[in-house]
Amino acid sequence: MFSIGELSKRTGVKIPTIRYYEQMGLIEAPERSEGNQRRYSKDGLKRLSFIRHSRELGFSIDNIKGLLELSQHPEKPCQDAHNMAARRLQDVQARIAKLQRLERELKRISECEANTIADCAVIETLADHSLCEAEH
Amino acid sequence: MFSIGELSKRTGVKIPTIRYYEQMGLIEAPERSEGNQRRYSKDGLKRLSFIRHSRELGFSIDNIKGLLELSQHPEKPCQDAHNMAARRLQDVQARIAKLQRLERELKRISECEANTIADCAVIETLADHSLCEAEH
DNA sequence: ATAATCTCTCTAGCGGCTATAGGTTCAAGA
DNA sequence: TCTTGAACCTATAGCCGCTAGAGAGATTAT
Repeated sequence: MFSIGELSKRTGVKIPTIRYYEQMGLIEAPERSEGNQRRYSKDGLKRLSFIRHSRELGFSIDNIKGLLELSQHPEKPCQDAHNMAARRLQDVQARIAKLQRLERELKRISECEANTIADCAVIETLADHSLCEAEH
Repeated sequence: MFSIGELSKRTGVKIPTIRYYEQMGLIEAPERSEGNQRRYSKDGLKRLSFIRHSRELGFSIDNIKGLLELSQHPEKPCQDAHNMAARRLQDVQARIAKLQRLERELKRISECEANTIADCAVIETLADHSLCEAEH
């Protein structure tokens, strides 16, 4: 049995965030001390770790609800979990591609060695999209 | 002189977003028609295009305020603009790196060919961070 | 007993929009 | 000129995933 502060330290999830997850229904309301403070068990710790790791991988709160649901039913098929991971992967790959286009663009305009705004490629490019080398 | 709808079409910025930018002080309040509707000039168009392009490159509203400020003073040195672009580039690169770590992780766990949750690498990995190959 | 530190609930704020409601204005056709 | 329908107006609330603050109560160590 540990306090919310303990749980926070052990999982790296901030206290208000834990309460927020409770509100969102990701973790169930834990037992309370006589003075109404939250008291968590090992199970609570496991569940929060699961959530934290899922968030790190970028799953949404809603996704995580589903994944937690699934994890409670070990006998069921795991197609759903695979689909979620696959969609997540696609999303991540799309974002990487987009950021790489930005990176190229930013690199290009950062090479400017002008001294005044009038000649500065940064400002000039921002003002005129047609100066970009590619779509982004 | 064109309406907000026209401006929206020409820049690809949605109407409520244009009004939002006005509220945020990114674009100045334009003239109005007799019936109180916004009427924009070519200047307004230029400015909004600048903003849109900057947003596409990921600059924050605050950054953009600064960049717009700079763009109004062609005679001034452009060190500030360079710094902003450089910081933005760093940020983008950091995000790419992070997403690439996620990508590797998601790929790895997506390779699971189990049929039930009990054996599923997706769920298992989420539940146990120590199964990850690297930090992320 | 007291002080220091947690913890409680409730509410509001962040960024960058987006959506909705309920009303007004504009432009084109009859 | 009148009518219709699209476009526009303001104001307010909601989205996500937290985070911060106020003001009060609980717990722990000395």
